[in-house]
Amino acid sequence: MLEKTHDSTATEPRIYAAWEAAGAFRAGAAARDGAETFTIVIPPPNVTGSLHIGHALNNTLQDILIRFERMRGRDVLWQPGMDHAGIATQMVVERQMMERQEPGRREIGRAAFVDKVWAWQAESGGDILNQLKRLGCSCDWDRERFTLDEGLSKAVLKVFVDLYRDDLIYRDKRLVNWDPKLQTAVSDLEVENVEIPGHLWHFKYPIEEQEGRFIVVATTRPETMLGDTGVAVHPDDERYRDLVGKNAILPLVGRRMRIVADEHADPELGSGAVKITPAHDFNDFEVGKRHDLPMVNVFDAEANVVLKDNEDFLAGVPQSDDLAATIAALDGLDRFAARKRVVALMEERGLIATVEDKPVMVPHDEKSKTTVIEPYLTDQWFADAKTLAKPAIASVREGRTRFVPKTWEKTYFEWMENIQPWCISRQLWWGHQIPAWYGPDGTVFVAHSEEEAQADAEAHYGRAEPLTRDPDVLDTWFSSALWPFSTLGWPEETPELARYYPTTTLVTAFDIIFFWVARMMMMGLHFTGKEPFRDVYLHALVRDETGAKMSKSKGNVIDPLDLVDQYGADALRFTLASITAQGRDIKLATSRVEGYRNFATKLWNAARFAEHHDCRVVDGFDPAEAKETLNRWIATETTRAARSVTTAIEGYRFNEAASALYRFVWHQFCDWYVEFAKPILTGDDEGARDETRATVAWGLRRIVELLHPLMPFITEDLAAKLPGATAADGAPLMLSRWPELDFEDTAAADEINWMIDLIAAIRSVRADVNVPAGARIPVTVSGANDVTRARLATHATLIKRLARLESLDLADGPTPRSAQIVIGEATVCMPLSGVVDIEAERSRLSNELAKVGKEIAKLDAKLANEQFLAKAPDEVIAVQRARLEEASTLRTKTEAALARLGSG
RNA sequence: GGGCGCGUAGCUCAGCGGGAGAGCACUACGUUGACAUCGUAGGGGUCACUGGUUCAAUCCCAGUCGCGCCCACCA
Repeated sequence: MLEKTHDSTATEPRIYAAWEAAGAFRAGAAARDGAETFTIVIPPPNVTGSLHIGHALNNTLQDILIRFERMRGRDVLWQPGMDHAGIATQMVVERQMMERQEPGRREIGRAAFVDKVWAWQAESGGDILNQLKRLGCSCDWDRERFTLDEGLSKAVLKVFVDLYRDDLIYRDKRLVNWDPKLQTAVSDLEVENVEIPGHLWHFKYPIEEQEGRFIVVATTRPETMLGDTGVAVHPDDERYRDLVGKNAILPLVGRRMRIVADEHADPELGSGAVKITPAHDFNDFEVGKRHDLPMVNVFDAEANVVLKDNEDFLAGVPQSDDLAATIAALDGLDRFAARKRVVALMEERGLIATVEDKPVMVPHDEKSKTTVIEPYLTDQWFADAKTLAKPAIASVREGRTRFVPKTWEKTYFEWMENIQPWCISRQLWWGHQIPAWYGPDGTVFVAHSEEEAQADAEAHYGRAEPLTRDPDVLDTWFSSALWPFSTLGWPEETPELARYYPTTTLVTAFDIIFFWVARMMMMGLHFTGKEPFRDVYLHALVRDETGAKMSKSKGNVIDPLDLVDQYGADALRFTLASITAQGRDIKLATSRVEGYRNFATKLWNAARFAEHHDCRVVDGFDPAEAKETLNRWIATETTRAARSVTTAIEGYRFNEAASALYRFVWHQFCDWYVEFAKPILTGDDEGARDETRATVAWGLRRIVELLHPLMPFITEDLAAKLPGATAADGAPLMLSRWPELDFEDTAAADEINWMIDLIAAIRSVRADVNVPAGARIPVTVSGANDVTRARLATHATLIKRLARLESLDLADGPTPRSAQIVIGEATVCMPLSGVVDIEAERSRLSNELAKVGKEIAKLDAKLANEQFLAKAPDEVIAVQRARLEEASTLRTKTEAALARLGSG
């Protein structure tokens, strides 16, 4: 017995547990012999993460593909796992330690801290995987991996050492984006530029040996002047031609700085002269290298000014009172305090030409949002992304990996073709520690282990020397880049790697193309020689109803788990699938989730209907052998729906799959088929009744199969509860076969679809002319041809029932004083006496006439156009002609009907 | 500055060369023992604007306006 209502809260966990117990998630479950593989690696969520709506979308789409292909008999693997998320996790644990007023990480030391993080993870990490289960995700959980687990660490180690030995990883002193709070390098990609109000100060720098002459430079960051080592002007700039090669004197400091000619200086901007601070500005770094200017770093790791014992700063600067005063005033100040002081000092000396208010773009850490990132000169490890990118570009260019939608390929190329060296080291403790050891003289030994490094050192030095390991860890994305093959066991040549790699499809949001997709392409190709995936399906980002980014501070976050609680995972999943076609932002309205919850209810009730009427699944029943037109029709429509759903999912058009299912289940199966079936199921034609029972059950079974990838829970539940043979074998629906249907009876389809049009037309006119809903009215049909007469004869009972008719009789001609509906060649008449509002009918017919008149005028004009006749395809012309003919008939008959009504 | 996306019914969005669609919201009416989480019917749109291509443009092209995103730059 089906319960009165579907209780998703109680049902979903029960069903999920049953799937797990049945081993239904395991790789290869339900695979046909010799089946092709279908592999997806999950975008590993952060251990610190909790399920947000973006995860819900991302994983729902993956699960739809996985369930679909599993049912199609492919050898399916959905590889799950998590990312150790270096910075995020370290921050979470540090914050917790602070809240508990425990000693900080530097106090307890690296080993103890890393232990603490592992402990935190064991206790609080990884909730998100359980949340994915609530969504219904059918990952092979037995294969769960973690970017920091033993196997993956081994992969990371090998990749680092191999790339180093191939000169694709190197150590270099370069400017990087530095987070002075976390004291680590951060990725270019993690820097978010925020526009805030600021100032542009124009400073006057004196020219050496030219009393009273200045060169004016401008800056938004005055404190960096302490590190100035040159001034640049454009080579073609007449104003400064004589100064090129001369020196300027850095105020406050006294450093002599060369004035160089460099294209970087834009004569149009400001004075046309630029101060050059190679150690604190990315452009200046390049200019400095071109002209061999000294690099003077004036900050420590926390971005406090360091002048006093700063050899670079003091090098070549003559001792002076001025310098001493500057050091006294600025040394040790943080960068923002130093900014104010520098401005004040310059002002005192009358060296500020002008100050303008100006909005400036300030780089912020994308994660903490608050910390201002500082370009900072440090030693870091870099990967030669330019070299690695080349084959990755070619793979997409030549179609071996395909982006869906294709438009994202452009973004990918754009970035890959201008790729910068990838800074892969981070000054953190949580992550893969870099396998590099330094000898006493600083020689680097990169090796798979300390023992190996020792041996290399001994070979190098001729004796054993103490080594110290590089304290840095790798960028989290370094290990993520290996995910498609490291999770399958690489570098071991495991059977899984051989079978499931390369993977089939990657499903991810477009904002992660640079971080992840591009890097997986690079690493996958370099280490396996194969593209890590055939397709990359990129979906949009989810926004709230008004299109705003969801954020905790705005309070507009929609928690997917709340939606699951309220409407069920099925409803949420169906909603997410149905909105995937939207552009780059998806706006989620909860009213839609509610609508699809109602859809689930609708399906549930259809099943209850079937149960009430004893519609049992009959083994071996084939609707192709059905006798009833009605049953042949619904079987045909089922075939058509199955085809639409199949091609839609194959083409990643999830919304089309959803709408095809919605339309079919609600507006064909429930609205019409069930209504048509009612009289048969309660009638006394036993043959028809049995056939219809079987067809109803057959149809429902196909529906739960087709709907399963989108709504796995309710369909699984119903599959078990639908009475009949199939339910008895105990196999879960999720491991059953996807419907491959080919039965189509066009004549049956046309016949029933004609009847639907007829009933809809009668209902519509009834309402228009104000026939009370409950009134049963007599109706006559005149002018019917043989086909129509036959159809009327066959379906009279149904038509009468669904159109609320008292009688349906053939007549020689239209009944006078009646409402008249033109259906093709026939006219349907409803008597006016008593039931029909004659004025309403008159205006209805007049409106109809006006409408059809317009239509005819349009078609006439079109068909009179010789160009159209000459150039349009015959097919199109034929359609227009048929349409004109139809419209003309309608006009004639409507005119006649209006005439028959007489004048008011 | 470069690139991308979006402007279609009150709202959220499909469609994308040959008759303007869905869901929600709205209006009216509820009769049918699967379903009021429902049923039936209905109103509502110069498909942002301007040009062009075409026999034909919501759809293709160019431009304009508006909204949003990404990248770069801003000394």
